[in-house]
Amino acid sequence: MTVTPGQSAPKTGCSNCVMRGLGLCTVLIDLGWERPYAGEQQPVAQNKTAFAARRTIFHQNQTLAGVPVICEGWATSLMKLSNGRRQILSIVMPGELVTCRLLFERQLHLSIDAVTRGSYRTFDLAQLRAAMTVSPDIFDKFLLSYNDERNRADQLIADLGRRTATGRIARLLLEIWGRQEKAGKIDGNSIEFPLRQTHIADATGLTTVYVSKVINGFRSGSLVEFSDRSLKILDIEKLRQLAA
Amino acid sequence: MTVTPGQSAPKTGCSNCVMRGLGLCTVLIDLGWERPYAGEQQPVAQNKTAFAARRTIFHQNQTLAGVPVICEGWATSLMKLSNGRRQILSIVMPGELVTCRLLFERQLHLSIDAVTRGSYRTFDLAQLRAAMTVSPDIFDKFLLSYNDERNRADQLIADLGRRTATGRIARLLLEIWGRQEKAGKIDGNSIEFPLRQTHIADATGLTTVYVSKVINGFRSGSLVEFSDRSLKILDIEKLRQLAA
DNA sequence: CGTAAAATTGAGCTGTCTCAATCAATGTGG
DNA sequence: CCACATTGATTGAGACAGCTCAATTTTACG
Repeated sequence: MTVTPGQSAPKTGCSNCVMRGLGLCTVLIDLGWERPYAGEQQPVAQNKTAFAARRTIFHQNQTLAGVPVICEGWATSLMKLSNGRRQILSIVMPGELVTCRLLFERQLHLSIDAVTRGSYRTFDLAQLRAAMTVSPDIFDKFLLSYNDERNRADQLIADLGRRTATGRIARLLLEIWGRQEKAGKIDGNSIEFPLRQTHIADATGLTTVYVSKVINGFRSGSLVEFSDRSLKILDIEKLRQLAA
Repeated sequence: MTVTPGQSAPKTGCSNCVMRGLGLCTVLIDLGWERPYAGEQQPVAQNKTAFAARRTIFHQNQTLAGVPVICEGWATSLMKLSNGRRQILSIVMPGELVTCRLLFERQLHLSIDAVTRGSYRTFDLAQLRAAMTVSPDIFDKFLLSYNDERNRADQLIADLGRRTATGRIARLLLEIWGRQEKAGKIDGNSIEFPLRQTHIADATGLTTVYVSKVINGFRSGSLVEFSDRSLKILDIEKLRQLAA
């Protein structure tokens, strides 16, 4: 049996999707794969766990009972090295799995740190896997997400290994821009951007001091503008050139 | 139906494993998951395609008909950037899938370059996926491999972002050492090591010139010894310290 | 409104790169 | 099986991207 969420049953939301019996409708909604029925209530925040800004939500090497999805707020997945340094592996935006790896493994090999305040919900691994077994489409969606994640990781490797500070930062901004765009979250020519320079530094393998200098370069070149936790890209072409 | 290759049918090799009908026995053998039956012939080299050293085997953005497994020889998966630089994402050793991503996606987003001469065999994606559907164990093995790959990618990100040249190189040597160890391929205290300094440079995001200097440092500190495409680790403890 | 977190700025330093030349090894064709 | 051609390794001198340290200012938030 094949179900295409948001296609075969667009009118009724998840109410008659195959996942219903599994209690997984909310997964799809939280993951942004299924819009709630127009007349329906937004899924209640029950089960949701709130987290404060800048807290570590899950610790490196922790074994998790389920698969967490960030519902609101931004987070990062990062590695904390023995030398005390930290490297951000990915930015986790609302509606995303913390790592797709957790679909196939219970142990977290990295740390999840909150950027902003927010909330997450944890889904049962067995149920998710059952869902994948039942519906090839669900399965494919998860695998696509996994491949996506992997793609970004590979990009990041190339960036860190072979690109200059300017290029790395430009690419980070563009990556986030692109993801927001894909999610239809562009407002005029600006997006929500709650990352602080510390995060940019940890994501690009640079120092906060140097990040500040590069970004001020961008600003004085009228490429970007930051204000109130949002980012406006003024000259996306030039930024793309720097990111090339 | 559950089959555990190499456990439930260890005596007969793959001859009565569930994959037989699918013609996939050789996959398991080539992947090192199944030993051929003692009395059996080694799987014939038919279907194998040879490649020369230093050649690009598959090109970035190529769409592949199947999933290639390296049978003999070493290769690298790498990204070639627009600025002409190259970054190695992973070292592919004999018996490994070129990338697990290809299990779920036909397009190659990176380039596969040979290190040594060798050969590969390509498996049909549909068949592999059928195999995964039939046997949860096969499925799990592939997913474990995928997670493994992912793990190394994450490590690499942390290395490139937050570790010094010495640390990166030490870790690369130890990673390869560890993988050979796992495969039971340690001979005395040395392993096969066909990588040239160019590869080490491209894998660690450094310059060949600097790699040479660091490695000579290791040599004069009596940590390692290179000879005839093999690596001997003389002081693994000290090397681990450098890699910390 | 006060305190903690974040950003900025400047001066000086260093790990790694570039360039360039030389030497060693490896492979190839005759 | 040798000689040449290619690829890889080494070495040194100089340059610079990005770092450290440290002080100051600005912003965020309970």
